[in-house]
Amino acid sequence: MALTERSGSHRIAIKEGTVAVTIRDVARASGVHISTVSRTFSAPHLVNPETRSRVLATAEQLGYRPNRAARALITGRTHNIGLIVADIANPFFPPLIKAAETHARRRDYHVFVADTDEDPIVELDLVQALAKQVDGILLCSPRMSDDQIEQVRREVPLVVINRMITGLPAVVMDVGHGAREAVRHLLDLGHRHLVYLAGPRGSWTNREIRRAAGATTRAAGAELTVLGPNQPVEETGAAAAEAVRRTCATAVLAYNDLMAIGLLQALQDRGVDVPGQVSVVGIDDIAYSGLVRPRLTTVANPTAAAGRAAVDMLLQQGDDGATGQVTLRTDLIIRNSTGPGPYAPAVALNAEVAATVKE
Amino acid sequence: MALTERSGSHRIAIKEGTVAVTIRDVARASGVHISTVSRTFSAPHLVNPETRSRVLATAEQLGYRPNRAARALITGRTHNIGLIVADIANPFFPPLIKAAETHARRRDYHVFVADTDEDPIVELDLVQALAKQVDGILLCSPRMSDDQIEQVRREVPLVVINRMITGLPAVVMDVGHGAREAVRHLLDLGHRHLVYLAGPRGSWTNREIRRAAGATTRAAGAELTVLGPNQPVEETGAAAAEAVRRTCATAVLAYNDLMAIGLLQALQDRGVDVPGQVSVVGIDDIAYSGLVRPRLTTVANPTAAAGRAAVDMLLQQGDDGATGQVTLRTDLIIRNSTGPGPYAPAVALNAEVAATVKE
DNA sequence: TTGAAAGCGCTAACAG
DNA sequence: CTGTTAGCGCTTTCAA
Repeated sequence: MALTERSGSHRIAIKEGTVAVTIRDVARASGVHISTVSRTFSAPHLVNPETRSRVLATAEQLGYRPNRAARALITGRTHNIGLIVADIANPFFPPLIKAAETHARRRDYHVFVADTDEDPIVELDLVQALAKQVDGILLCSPRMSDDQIEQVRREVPLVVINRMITGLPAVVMDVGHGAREAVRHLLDLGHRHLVYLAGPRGSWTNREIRRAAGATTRAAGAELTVLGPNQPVEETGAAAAEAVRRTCATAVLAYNDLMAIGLLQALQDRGVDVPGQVSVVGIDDIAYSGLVRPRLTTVANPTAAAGRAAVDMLLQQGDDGATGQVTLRTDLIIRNSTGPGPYAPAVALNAEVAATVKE
Repeated sequence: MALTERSGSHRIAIKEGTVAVTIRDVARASGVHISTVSRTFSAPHLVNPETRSRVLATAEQLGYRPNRAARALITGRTHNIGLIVADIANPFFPPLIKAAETHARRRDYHVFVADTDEDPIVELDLVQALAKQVDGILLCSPRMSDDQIEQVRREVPLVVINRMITGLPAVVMDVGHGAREAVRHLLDLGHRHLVYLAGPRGSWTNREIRRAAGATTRAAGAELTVLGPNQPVEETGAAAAEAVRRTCATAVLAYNDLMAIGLLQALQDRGVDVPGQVSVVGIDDIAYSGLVRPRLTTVANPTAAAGRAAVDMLLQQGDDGATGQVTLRTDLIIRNSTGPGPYAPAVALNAEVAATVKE
């Protein structure tokens, strides 16, 4: 580590060819005490306007930026947050990550992003490793047990996304509503026997969808066959094509778009017309969904809004102790993978459906 | 901020109900001086094995974790890195982010991820804001000018991905090679008039592809029409369908998969058979590419490997001053969006091509 | 092998 | 409004 003599004090070239300019340099250059410089940045109203602008000018000129880590050491606020997701590459997450990061930055927070690879042990470890470096953590679709989450929340403020745990601040999407809408759409089209292509076992979302779909079908006197549980990936959707055909159902609601797309294409590959013979509905409205043919009818989950809401909740937690639970609306987006079923009420409805199709 | 009396010293409950256990607590509990605790974690070989295990035990029991920010203040190493991308939601980036994060964590580094939304001003600001908090920054497909990059590299170690700047450590993918392979594949199939559907103006990658495609077609005495520049999104690909048809070309190489997919489906929507009448090749091999029908023939870019390589380069930069430039191999993946052209050498080749098709 | 002391860059009382 | 002082949690000389 190279030492550089300068202005009578020694300073460390922290990284190859990189010199850090500190509050002391600014103080010296502008002829004030370091605390005045400090105030200029963290409590400007306590500083004489003239002094302030002079300090600001020299700071600007020297390229000074307050060291957040040093500041954090004394204030206890790092102005960082952690965002932990199961799989960054899963198309469901990037929009959420993007929205959360942008929103956080607008509020002057930086975001650590980490990927657990669906492993609860990694997840726990990550939360603890990040705890000291952040003001709070956003836990997306956690795989940890409720107990573990309860435990770590004592080490660091938490907001959970996509899971309900009593007493814990959470942001969830109203997938129950979405599932009901989807099922109703299929029933309206004249389908009387549906399949729910289920998601992974421990998923809160999966339970919600299943319950809503079950209740709605039952209320209409129609039939619902549940196929699963399944890993929520394209392959299992494709692999389910055979089983779906065997049920003789004419419409399928899938746990997520990835599975719906897998199914969609496996059906087409074996000569089944979608939506002519079988209608398919997904959930999430990931970017892929509008790209496949036929375009996928799906339930749009407001992932970006969820990211922003979670950031807001986390940052407010400090102010008051309020720990609400937010439920965001979901919406059915009708595209081209759903069509009339065997009991379709003929013309009138078809026209209406055609009119609401979103291109 | 609540104050809690404990063990004769006052400690701050930094966050609602959260107490931080410090090196001092461990020292007191295990009856040694704080510097011994410090050594136990940062220079274990300097500590008596017995003392060490005693300290470790109490630390474990108290749930002590060293505060990285405090450590950074004195060592100058934060053990954090920054990862700046143009758009997290662009399907090209998530695999890279995931790989970089995982790789960095394995080496005990945490990763700040930030999204510039394609804005060079935001990008510059972000680099400077992050500079003090990280040991280095990974700049993916930067939109800043070379001069700006040269300037900020003096504030923080940098590794650039997807751009070559002399004297700056960089990781790039050999898209020239990929483009050559793709064009040769099309020529072999009997196409004599190709289109290059170009990317954005300032892109280094775009220039490389264009040059390689141009040279290869010329050498074969075939024709290449360049359409562009274009924004690298699905919509512009779709919008180009008309122009592509007007050229009477029978094969298209697109700047990226998003554009290729847009084109593919716009062609099909207007009754043009792919690959029957027009062959389409993309670049990147994003996850979507295997999902569309026909599956997209494309050039696979090793984004995950690029992320890992960049992390390695960044972390090595500290050790020696080595600032290499790494070029990663790209590979042509033949799927179903390419087929025989008007000058196809009939049977023999078709059989061979059929055999190499990747399902 | 351990302790004492200084100090990283900064903020936060408290005087003046 | 500004300077003085103490100290956040930790590492790192220097002595013992």
